[in-house]
Amino acid sequence: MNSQSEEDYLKALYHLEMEFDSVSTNSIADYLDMKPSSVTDMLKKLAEKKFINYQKYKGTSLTKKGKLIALSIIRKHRLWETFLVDKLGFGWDQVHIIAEQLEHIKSEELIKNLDNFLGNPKYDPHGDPIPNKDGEIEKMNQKLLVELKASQKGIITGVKKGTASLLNYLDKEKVKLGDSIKVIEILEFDGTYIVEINKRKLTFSEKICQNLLLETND
Amino acid sequence: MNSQSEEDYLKALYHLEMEFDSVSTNSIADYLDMKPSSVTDMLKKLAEKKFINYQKYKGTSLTKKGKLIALSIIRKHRLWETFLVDKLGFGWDQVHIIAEQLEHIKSEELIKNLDNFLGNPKYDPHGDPIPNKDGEIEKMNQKLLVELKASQKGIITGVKKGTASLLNYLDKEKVKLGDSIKVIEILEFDGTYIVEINKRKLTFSEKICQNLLLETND
DNA sequence: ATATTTTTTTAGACTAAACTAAAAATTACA
DNA sequence: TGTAATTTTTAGTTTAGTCTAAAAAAATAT
Repeated sequence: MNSQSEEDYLKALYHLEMEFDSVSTNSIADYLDMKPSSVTDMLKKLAEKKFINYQKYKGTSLTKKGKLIALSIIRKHRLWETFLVDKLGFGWDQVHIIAEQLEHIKSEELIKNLDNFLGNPKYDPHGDPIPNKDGEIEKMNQKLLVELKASQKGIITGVKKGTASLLNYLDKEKVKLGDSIKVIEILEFDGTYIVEINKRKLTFSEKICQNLLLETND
Repeated sequence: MNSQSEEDYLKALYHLEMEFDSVSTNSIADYLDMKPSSVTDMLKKLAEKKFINYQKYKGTSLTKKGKLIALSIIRKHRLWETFLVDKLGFGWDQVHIIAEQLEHIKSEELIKNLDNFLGNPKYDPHGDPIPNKDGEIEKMNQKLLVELKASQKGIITGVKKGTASLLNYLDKEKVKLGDSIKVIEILEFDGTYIVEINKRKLTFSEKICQNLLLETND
């Protein structure tokens, strides 16, 4: 059984590997708000357990084993976030801190049952994909709505950082994450998009289209 | 903020105080499966924080402050157990270990929302009362069905220790914890009870009546 | 190419929460 | 009541995970 701290490091490693192509001791320390010397200690331990590839001064990367654990934590985190928003009525911006705690609860059965209870969701309330029990994560082709041409389709998965208010707007328009969207027409003169969501026609300004994230299948 | 370990001790103290009138270092060690010397260390710490009254060699008791914390942990434990059984479909006998972990999650808001989501239950799946947010616990008049006379009423709150199979039986008969029960008639010659639950007449053997726990209001 | 700066690691210390072994206090009993 | 048994505490050790300060390695710049 891995400690909470080990799990936090593996998760951090995963996120950093996604975002950058090499992961340094300092970047981990920054991410986790710890001192580099503490990170070095933990990296040795994780290497010992074969969760990471690590050579002094040479940076680090997750092994297959380590990545699977990271993904299982992320799965739990995102399922719990979904629970908090869908069932307990939290706002999507309030759930992260609580899910950081819940993700460390140890019980396979619990997660299996929670997943079923939630209806086996594929995306969490922020639009991030939820890995399945084998750690497979839908590799999204994340795009902005503005990148689509007329007649193309996608699934709404989130909004860009710092555009919280857009989510509120979408909510008011009864548009939810996970909804399918299809581009009907793009107006030449101001870049306005006419789209169809849930069989309803909606009009989005160019600004909105630059901040709305979609998953596409091309 | 109190540590998980501190919370475990306070909860143990509460349960031991309920069951026995004086709580010794050894009894705590037994209950928590730890060495007495470890317990002494923690008692000093808890006394320092004014959670317990403690004098060397003289046993210990919870202060008001300590008892409130214990009750808040028990509240969380029982709400989570209710969630696991009512919503996730766990058996009442599978949930304790998971709830031991969940009870330490820190978020007032979470518990408030969970409580509402569950419909503000008053009893957990084992029939134990759930303290309210101020630590008030319904003092039940716990009785066995066999102690009731004809026409008396109660609420089914659980079964006696070691009679797991009875719960299964009740389940099959569509009798749930929290259901109201009324004694219609008691047969002289074998002590069989005819009772009414959910407007249905049911027949319980004397053995069943000796193991079925009720809350009554006398 | 060497000196300076930055990054990373090492060495040693700290804290919380457990432990073992031994000492001290209390309780039990003959 | 005095000795033996039991309970509790003390003293010192361990482990996990953090820290600071200093040393070592790598990267950068003149």
